[in-house]
Amino acid sequence: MAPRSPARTGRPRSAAADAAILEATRAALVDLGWSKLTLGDVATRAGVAKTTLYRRWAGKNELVVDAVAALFDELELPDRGSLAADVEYVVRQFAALLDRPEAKTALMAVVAESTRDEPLRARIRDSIVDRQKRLVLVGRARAEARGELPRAQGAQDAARSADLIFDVVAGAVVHRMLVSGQAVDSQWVHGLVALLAGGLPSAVSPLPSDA
Amino acid sequence: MAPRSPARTGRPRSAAADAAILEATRAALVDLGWSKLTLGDVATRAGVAKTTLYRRWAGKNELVVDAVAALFDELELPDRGSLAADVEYVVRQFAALLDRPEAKTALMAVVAESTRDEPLRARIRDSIVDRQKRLVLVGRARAEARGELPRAQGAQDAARSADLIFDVVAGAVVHRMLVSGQAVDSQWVHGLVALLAGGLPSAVSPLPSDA
DNA sequence: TGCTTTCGCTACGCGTCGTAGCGTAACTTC
DNA sequence: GAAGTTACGCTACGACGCGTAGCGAAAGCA
Repeated sequence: MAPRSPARTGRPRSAAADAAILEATRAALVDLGWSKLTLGDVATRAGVAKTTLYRRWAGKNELVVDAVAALFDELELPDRGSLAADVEYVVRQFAALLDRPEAKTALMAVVAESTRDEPLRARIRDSIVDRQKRLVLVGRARAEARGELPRAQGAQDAARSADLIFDVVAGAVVHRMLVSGQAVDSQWVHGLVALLAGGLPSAVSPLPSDA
Repeated sequence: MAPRSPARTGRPRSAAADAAILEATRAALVDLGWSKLTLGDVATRAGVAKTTLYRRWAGKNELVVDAVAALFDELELPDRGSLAADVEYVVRQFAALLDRPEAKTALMAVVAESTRDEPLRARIRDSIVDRQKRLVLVGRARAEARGELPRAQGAQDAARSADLIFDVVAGAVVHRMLVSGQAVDSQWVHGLVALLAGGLPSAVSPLPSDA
């Protein structure tokens, strides 16, 4: 690969500045939220000149995507023993991430912007969405190995069903927290797991396990 | 009630101006998108003074919510004969709504803003979210009457499961279209309906009805 | 005929944007 | 070590949208 073929001489860009800018962006998101965040303020917080910031990012959208994408590095899916437990784990993990004020205010905003900016959409997909979708693939492979789910017939069907599951699970969590504005508590998570396991009838009448 | 007790004399506000402003807002959303929309431009398009606009709406957020909320007036749920058909109908209807450029760019943006603005969240809930949720209640009541779903035991459980279903269905559609950026086509809708009917196993291995 | 409120218009201070220009710092190559 | 190249900090700038104030005129009530 040739990721850095142009410009191999001269003073290199400061990696410390990159880290400081992204950290300052997250801090500014917490303090000000998306709409009141200004690049001048971020530059001041990071201790760099505003021009330095503009040399590396085209604008607010790209900067915030990169700043928030780092939060998704910690996503993982250890084997919890069953499909239901795996689903519950990943849902709680995603909910905890969305509970952070910097993620809450930024994610929806950049997605909204991406509806009119195809390169931005691609950036979000590469650095955020695909990283989440990987967890679905891992969980589904495990469930197949356990015999909890039938093996997909063909790579195309496998990809389609994975996309569907991803949109349903991630979409439900996002909608619950940001649109309905309610907490992802145990009761809700168990209801969602029941729905995924057995469909609507299972969700409407949950097992009478808890009083 | 006393909705208009203050100010009952003097020149009344022009209802035509209200309609023109909201229509101009939707047109501006189509042309410019959320981020580049300016109130001055909306005022010019509507043929009113900028000050008139500010006398009626506190800012961009509130104006856009009202402008987009009107799109949700046409939502309805005729009896399609079965739970699956009702779900498919409402999903397609919501997807068609989200396909409009003015809705696409505005809905996510105002939801993002609402994470740091509680009154705005309440306005969104009253004028948009609750209007969607009503369809879920209608569809569930019909399914119960048909015997497709067990009757909810207690009003609290009924409300909880309705909220869950709403977040799953609406969240899935929104996530599919705006985050994954893919179309809500027949294949996807049928997969979602299968998942809601029978859970993940049904979604992974769809009925071999189509070649 | 007054009284009250809204309307269109103009003008303003404020803050952010994104860029240009400069001198300096850091690193590579010869 | 010297020359060349690129990044950096700093300052300054025009452009633009924001949200408000003040005015005279218009439209409806008493």
